[in-house]
Amino acid sequence: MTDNRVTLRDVARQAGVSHQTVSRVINGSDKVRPATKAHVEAVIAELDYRPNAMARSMARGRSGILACIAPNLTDYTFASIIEGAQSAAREHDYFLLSASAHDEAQFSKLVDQLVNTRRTEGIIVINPYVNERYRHLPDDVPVVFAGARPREDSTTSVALDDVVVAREATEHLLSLGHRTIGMVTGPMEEDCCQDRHLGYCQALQAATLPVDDELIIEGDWSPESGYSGLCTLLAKENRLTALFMQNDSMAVGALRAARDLDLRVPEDLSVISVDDIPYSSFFTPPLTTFRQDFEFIGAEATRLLAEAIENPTDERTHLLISAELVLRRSTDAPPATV
Amino acid sequence: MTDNRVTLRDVARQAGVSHQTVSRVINGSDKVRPATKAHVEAVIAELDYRPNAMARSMARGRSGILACIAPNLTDYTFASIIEGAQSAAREHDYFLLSASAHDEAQFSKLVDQLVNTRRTEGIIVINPYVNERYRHLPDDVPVVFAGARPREDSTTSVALDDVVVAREATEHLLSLGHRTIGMVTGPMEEDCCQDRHLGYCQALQAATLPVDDELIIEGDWSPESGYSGLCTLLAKENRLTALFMQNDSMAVGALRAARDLDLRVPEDLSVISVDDIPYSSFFTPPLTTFRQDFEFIGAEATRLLAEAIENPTDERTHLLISAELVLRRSTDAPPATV
DNA sequence: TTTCAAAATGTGACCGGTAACATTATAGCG
DNA sequence: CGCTATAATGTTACCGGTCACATTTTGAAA
Repeated sequence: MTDNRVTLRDVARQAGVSHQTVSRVINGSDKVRPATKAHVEAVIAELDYRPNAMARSMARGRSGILACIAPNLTDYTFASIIEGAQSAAREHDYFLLSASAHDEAQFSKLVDQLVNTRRTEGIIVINPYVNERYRHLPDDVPVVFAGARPREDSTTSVALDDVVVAREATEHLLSLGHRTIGMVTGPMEEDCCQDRHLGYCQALQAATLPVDDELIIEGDWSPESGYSGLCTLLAKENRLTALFMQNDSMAVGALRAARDLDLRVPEDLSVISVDDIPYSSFFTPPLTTFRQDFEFIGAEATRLLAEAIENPTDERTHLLISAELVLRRSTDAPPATV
Repeated sequence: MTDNRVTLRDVARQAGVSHQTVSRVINGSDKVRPATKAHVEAVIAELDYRPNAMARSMARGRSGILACIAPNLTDYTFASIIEGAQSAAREHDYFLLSASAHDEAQFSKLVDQLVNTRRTEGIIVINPYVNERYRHLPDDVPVVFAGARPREDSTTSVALDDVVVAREATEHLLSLGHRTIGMVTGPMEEDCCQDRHLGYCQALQAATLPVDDELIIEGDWSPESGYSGLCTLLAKENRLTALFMQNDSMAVGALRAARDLDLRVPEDLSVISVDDIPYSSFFTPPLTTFRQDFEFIGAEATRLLAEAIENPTDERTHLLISAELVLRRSTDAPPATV
């Protein structure tokens, strides 16, 4: 508890050199004579000296801290992105502060604190279009969107290639022989939902099938909305044999609805979705889904952020990540008679 | 991007007072004449001045940063604790750095960086007894365990009251009429598993039933271990009518095993567990379980940590949190004939 | 009024590093 | 062997706050 921390000047004194020489050594610097360097390093080891990050930040004017803001930290998809971002940050010699903001006001306050007070050097934003968050982005610090592409190319981003994934999911159902394929989307204010919508339409059109708006329901990512989504669809269209759910969570709700309605999955109804959340192989039936590599998305976001910090430019990169089909039990050919 | 940040001395100059007076004002200080204070505040607002946290940290010798270390950030139980800890930290004027360490070496390196370099003021440790982490705890900074009680009273902690919860779970099964109740534990190196084991035994003994070691299997928290746990149990004891799983994850595995073995839950076999993870009401059948308030645990951990920082003492608090039974569909009376 | 303690404000140093520049040591060369 | 270019090291100021103490106001009692 006694704060007898060794400082750079203590090392200098003990080594009989100037503090600047020690500074050079700890920064793996340019021109220090090998002998001096070795000597200083020995003293550093002897005194167990660690440079003080705060002082260094102060002097350099760089905090060495990145931040990641999500609506919450508990959602598996967010948490995985943060996990990836966080470990990548350490590899890039940063620390990552992760914080959750429930609403627009909290978000804006958080950004202000992070940027103006804590002097965070860059920010990763998950879900930037939820409750108008994007309006409160800082303009004096680099920002990267993780898991969402920006409107208008204004922000660097790393996201799933939603169009392609949705197309592939729909094609998978088509290839099994389905012709009446419903979809439950996430909140359409989020661009990824629009992209997945687009991919779904593209696949249908490529198969010269009409896009029927009656077969498309807007959900909110929750299992409950998946449940009610399927109920609504079936009330409108009883020839439905397959369902593309825009995420696993809603798919889980649809699975439950199907069971409650005495529909067997996959015999009567096929269900496919996107994410591959932890228990997706433990639902009944195990879910066929496209696995997103969230940690990779997070790690790439950090990488792009670090690049933007050390080499500011007007260029904005947009990385699209692909997803891998995980075939389980929730999809099959449509029933023979329909 | 232009770093024309306003400093405390800029404010002082503009307000025609000394820098120290501004410092007093921003610290909501003791003795500043109301008129002066108002004037300085006006200038602060006018210039949009924000104190620089790094400089403040430097001068005060306090970083204003807490850290939380978990095996990973994606596990729901860990993530929820972190969520609670993080928002509580902000309320206490700290920021929380959350970091994951997969193994002992990473953990020890992380602690060293956090404490010696970043000057983190306190650390919350989740799962301190996994791969010997507790051996690498810092001794010059307060530590709080979240979700685990310490051995030997040496560390402040906030954790579920495992003994009581396990007893109540077992009692619930007993009250439904079950007499042959199996248990799958988590890794027995973790104290909470031993405590849940104890609670289970207490309940049986209170009902004057013998504790049969054949009915107890050690798992590793994973659904797979729950699956194999149930299989092993049934191979040994076919009169089994109920199962206490030490967490939901393993319970989910057991549910799957039961289905594969053509056992109906709850008609043939009742299953109860602990946690209430996000989709526990969406498994088949919906899981009866004890809900842990993880965010509360995290928030309390932060509170205790903040207290320990501002008022160092040799006293160690140990908070025990209770869990709430969530009755769903996986438990019922045992089959009539057995 | 004068006097003096208390309240309000100002001054200079300091936290522990880094940046920029000054100085000294080393070595290559005529 | 002296001279200079360059490498190595040292000096001083500074980052933006806070701390401890000095100084100036203020106002209530004498």
